[in-house]
Amino acid sequence: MAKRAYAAEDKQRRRNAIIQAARHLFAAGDGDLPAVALVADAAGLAKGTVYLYFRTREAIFAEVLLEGWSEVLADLAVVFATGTNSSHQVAAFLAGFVAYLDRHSELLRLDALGAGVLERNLKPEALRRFKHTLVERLAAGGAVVDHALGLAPGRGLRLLMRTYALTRGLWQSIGADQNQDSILFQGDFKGELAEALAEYWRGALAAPDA
Amino acid sequence: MAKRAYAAEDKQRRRNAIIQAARHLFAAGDGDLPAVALVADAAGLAKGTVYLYFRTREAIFAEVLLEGWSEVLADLAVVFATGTNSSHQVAAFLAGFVAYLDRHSELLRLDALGAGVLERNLKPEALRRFKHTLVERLAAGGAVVDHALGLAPGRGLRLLMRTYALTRGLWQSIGADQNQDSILFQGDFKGELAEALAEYWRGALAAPDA
Amino acid sequence: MAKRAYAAEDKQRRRNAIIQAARHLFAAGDGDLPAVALVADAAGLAKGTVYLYFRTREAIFAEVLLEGWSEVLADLAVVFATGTNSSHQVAAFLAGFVAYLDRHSELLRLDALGAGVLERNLKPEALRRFKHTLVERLAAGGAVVDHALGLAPGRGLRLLMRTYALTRGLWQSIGADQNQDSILFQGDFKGELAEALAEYWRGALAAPDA
Amino acid sequence: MAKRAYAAEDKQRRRNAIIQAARHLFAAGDGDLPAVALVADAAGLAKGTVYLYFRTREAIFAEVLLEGWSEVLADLAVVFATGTNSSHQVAAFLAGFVAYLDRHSELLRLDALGAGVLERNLKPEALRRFKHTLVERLAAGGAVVDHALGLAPGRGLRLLMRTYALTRGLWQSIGADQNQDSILFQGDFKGELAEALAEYWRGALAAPDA
DNA sequence: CATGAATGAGGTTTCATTCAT
DNA sequence: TATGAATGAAACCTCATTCAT
Repeated sequence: MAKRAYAAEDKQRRRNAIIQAARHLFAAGDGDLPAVALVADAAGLAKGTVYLYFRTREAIFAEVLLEGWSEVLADLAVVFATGTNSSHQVAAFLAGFVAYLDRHSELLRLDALGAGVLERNLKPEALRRFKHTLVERLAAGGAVVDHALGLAPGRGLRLLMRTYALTRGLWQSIGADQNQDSILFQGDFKGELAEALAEYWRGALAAPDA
Repeated sequence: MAKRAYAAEDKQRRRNAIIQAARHLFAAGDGDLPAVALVADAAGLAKGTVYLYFRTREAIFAEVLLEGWSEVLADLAVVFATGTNSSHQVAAFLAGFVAYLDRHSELLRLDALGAGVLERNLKPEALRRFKHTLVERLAAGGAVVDHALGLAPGRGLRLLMRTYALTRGLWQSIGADQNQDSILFQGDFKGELAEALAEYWRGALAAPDA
Repeated sequence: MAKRAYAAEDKQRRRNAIIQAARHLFAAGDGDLPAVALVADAAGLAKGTVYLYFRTREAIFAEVLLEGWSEVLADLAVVFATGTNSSHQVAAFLAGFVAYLDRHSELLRLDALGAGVLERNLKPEALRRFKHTLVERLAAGGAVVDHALGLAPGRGLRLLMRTYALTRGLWQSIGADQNQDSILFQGDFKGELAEALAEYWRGALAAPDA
Repeated sequence: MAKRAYAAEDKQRRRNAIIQAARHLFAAGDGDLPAVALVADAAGLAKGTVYLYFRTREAIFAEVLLEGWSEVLADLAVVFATGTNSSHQVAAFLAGFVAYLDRHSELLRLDALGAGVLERNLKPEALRRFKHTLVERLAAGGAVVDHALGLAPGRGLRLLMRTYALTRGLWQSIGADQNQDSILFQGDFKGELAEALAEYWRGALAAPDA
């Protein structure tokens, strides 16, 4: 029996342990959401204990996603706080973004599942909370962008949302491919993504309504 | 017992009946892939018969998707064959694209499922065939674009692929939302999509490496 | 794989095989409803196959109950058709009734479960059907009684219903006891039941409103 | 944290609070035994505390039942101590009995559960104790009846036991029915019970061996 | 070709009970 | 005594797919 987490702080730690266990299992796995029993094992807990911290299996993985995307966005502030040349900042952000995802392809794999699985198995209210939190973090990042590039308020959020959309869409179209014999891309998801994002941001910042 | 389809033509007709039944059921349904028994019923066939025409349930819906996206792409040729002003052609294409999807949201709903479900339950070879066919059709459309806009060969395909990616990503992020109380978009998926695509194409066509 | 039951007659046979398997398992068991997997095994079928014949586990056992009580009631007609002396007929019926239940205590055990379990796990509509069928058979028996004893129509049904009620209530109160060290009855459920029923019928038939 | 109950009297009070909470929750509920967590909450205690007073959940509800039936029996003494006319006394007792149950249908609902659930989940020893206590109280009532009606010792106990049996059996057969569209009783459980009990007592008291 | 009966894997979640604090 | 965190058993039913008829 695992040590009991009475203090709020201990509970938070335990909650995190579950999330990390889930993330690692998913990263190592075959693409399905790992069974709760496995997550519990990996976290050194009993199955039932996991359900003290998360209402459903999907809730665990929603948290994994949230954490992943938040991590990406955290770099934003650093990048845009540095230097003053807009196009350099954007380029640096995109480079970092692409590199992060290249290192953490499990995030995109999980995100792709999310579209179909999380959305369908999360209780509506939990789904709402998840989306709300994600938008909130995007909005925070958007504000940084707004400020750095001198955009109208809310504009940065849209840029980031569309960056996110293009990324996940591209991954599902070509990145998820195990068999990199595609006539098109030969597995170079990273390069494709970089190019597509560069094009999008160029267009967005050149826009008359930008 | 349904009449037996001996002639190749009859078989094709029956195959189509199944696809249409599946499409309608999905459009009317709650977002899950309809059970094979339902599709069979709706097509006036027995469950086993469906499996004479499709190896798996997912194969049916892959076909539905293929048909949908092909339909969108078919407009391409018409639009780009008309008029000579590039930016007008692009605008017209995008307008048509967005309008089509607005009329056929089931296509995007199914596409979103596809990301998670089809990819996981289609036999690898069937998945390959599906993607290959889709790319083929995108490539055909891309060739039209290349020619109309005087782009380097293969460039149009990329534009279309990214258009597709941005579209599906955006749908998953904001379009699928039932609860349009989002602080962001208030349910205006159509407008969002139009704006995002316009930005992307502007950037792509302005690109030095375009 | 079990032979396939195409003909309606074969299906009925298979359905019966399931019911019998369930009955025997319950009779031999510890008092819980056997798992469907066990019933299926005992019937030489796969789990899923059982669900082609019954919508829920409880539906199987409702049928077992129905069959048991119907069997008891079937004797009625024979007994009341024989002889002309009312009190002898009644005595003979009660004796047969008690003897049957003594031989088939699993029926009372299952009935006692039924009160709590079936009623709670059967889908409402199935529950209604079950009760309706049971009353129907009681009513048929009641008509026989009415005729034999010259009672007002519907009176026999009431007598039988109360006989049933007294029987199940008595079983639950004293018959179910494994530990027959009761200060009261020392395990003589049979005798207790016989006496109680005799008292009830005597009172009912002596009633001014009989 | 609830105040600690050191004195025996305080403990008894707390024990009672739990029983009352359980009774009210059951009466208000949907027919299932309320979860221990709910009972604890309603009693203003933590889950674990409840287990200081009762070994199992079922033990709580066994106590609720005991209390209910004891209450009914308590009227006995009053009724049979009053007046001298036997048949009036019996009629008065039965009228009071039926009326009490009509006011407290939760008692019969719980009793019906008891048949299946309590008997199966109470530890054998607790079950024995429960039954023993119940019989004890019935016996006390029986003695009153014996004396008032001049019956042989132990006869009153039997009458009460069978009254109890007929009552619970009848409830399970017709009283529990939500859908009072039965062809038989149209929801008049009270009337049915009164009539059945009158018949039984008439027969029992008329019996040659009474 | 068409049918539909048979198969069987698959995994979540609840909640009574225990026991460390 | 009181608390509440941790445990883990338990079994249902669906439905995609197969294959005997």
